[in-house]
Amino acid sequence: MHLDSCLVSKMEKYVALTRSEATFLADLEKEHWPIPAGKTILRVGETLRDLYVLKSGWALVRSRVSRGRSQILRIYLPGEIIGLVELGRSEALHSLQMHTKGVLCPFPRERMVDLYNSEPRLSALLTALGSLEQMAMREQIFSLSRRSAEDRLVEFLLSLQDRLHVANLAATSRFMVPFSQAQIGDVVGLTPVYVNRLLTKLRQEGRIEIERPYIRILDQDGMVNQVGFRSIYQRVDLDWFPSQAA
Amino acid sequence: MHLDSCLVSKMEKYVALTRSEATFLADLEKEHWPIPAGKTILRVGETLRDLYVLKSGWALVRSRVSRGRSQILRIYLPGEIIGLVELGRSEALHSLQMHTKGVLCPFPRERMVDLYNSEPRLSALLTALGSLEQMAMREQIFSLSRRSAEDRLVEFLLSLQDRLHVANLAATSRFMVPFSQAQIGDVVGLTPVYVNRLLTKLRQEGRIEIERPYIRILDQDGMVNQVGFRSIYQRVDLDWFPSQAA
DNA sequence: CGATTGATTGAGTGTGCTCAAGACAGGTGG
DNA sequence: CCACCTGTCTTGAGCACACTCAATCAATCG
Repeated sequence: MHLDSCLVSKMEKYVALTRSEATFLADLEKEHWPIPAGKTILRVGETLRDLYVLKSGWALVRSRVSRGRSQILRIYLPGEIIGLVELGRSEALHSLQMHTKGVLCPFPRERMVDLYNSEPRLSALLTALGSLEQMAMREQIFSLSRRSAEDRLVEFLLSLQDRLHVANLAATSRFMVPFSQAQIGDVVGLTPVYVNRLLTKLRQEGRIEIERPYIRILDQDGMVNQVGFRSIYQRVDLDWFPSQAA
Repeated sequence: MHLDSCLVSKMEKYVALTRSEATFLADLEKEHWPIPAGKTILRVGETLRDLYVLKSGWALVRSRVSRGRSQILRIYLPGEIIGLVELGRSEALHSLQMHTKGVLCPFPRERMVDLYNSEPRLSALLTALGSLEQMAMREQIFSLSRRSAEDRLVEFLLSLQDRLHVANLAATSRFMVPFSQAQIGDVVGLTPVYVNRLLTKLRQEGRIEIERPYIRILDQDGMVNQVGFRSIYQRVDLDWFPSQAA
């Protein structure tokens, strides 16, 4: 199966798709919509009419501002579906914007109806992937409330590296972190000043190497050990759902 | 439709169920399994073979301990399905325990296959409810990283009240909070001592009333305003999924 | 009854924040 | 080519919110 669909290739990493399933997914990427960096897709209170496949570029979900800063709640990478979380409510609680320039492939909510009606196994796969996200969010909640600032920063680097790895976007220990230090602070819940102090400290200790916008992790084992990092997105267990003949 | 099923009555609050859907859900509660308070259902690393309908009592998801305390990641109330988040992975990342005594109704994972195969609209409803949970978790992430301790505590009280309201478990402004102050700290990410100081402060300011295990909110408007609280679980928008004839 | 668990209060501390100033790079217009 | 932006990184000094440690009190239970 070799369709030009980042969604299909992402899903195929998790399970073998039937012909029908693959064409259904590939079909979602029919329409292409190039977006400039920084463009806001959805504001708080608005309705997200369509869903999107993020074909290229990075997208961000942000909270409203509080004490002068907003929180980055979710980083979307190429191959992911945007808008699933907004399915349950018509007014958005959080805003959505492109972080880099990229391409969105919009498809109407009604396609989800078709999905549930005709592709039960794909529906279950989406649910299972959603459950992985919830696990990741639980880890983030744990991290924010129980970890030191340094541990939070280390975990951010490790989990971003891990996600880029799964998405085939990181070669080895070096990967792209297209964020200013202030934005990193918006992810891990720290001030720009303190992010800088911690990054400087990690660099001086020889644990990371910074060549913007790239970061290389030099002390992988030590860092994994320090925060007890566990990869979440590496694979999904869908063994409880019997695979169907094509 | 009046079956003795807390799951059905919960779902009926969101959408009108067909006969087939209601019986499917009610069927999940066939088996009853009474559990004592404090009993651990699932340990980190173990596999959750069955899913459960929580028929009565409260259940908790906890993280591993860090710096002497663990984080409460999720509070399950009667009528909710336990184990959906664990569907995507065989080894649990977080532990699960009964907080009060209660009754679990176990059903095997394979019933989820039947659900997806024969009840597409119910599957979509579960997905939509899962999306509400993700919204709530995003709010919690925002809360933990950007709010003051007092605001976090206030938001915890408001959101618990709101959830109990939706579940018909809170009459008015007074509702049950069956947690020690240390456990409240485990939810909002504070130490027991500081939870005590804040609760005392709120009480002295005449904004809440404490009669363990109940709390009454006296300054509802002020508190809602203080943290910008927005109810998440009041309703679900499933208008994009056409209702089927029974 | 002690024993245990939870609430309460005091005193002192530290992690991460605030405020502020300066360095540096890239981009723009004159 | 320079002057002048603006955004980002960097570093210093001081501060405060929430934590730690500790002791006392109240309530429940075996």
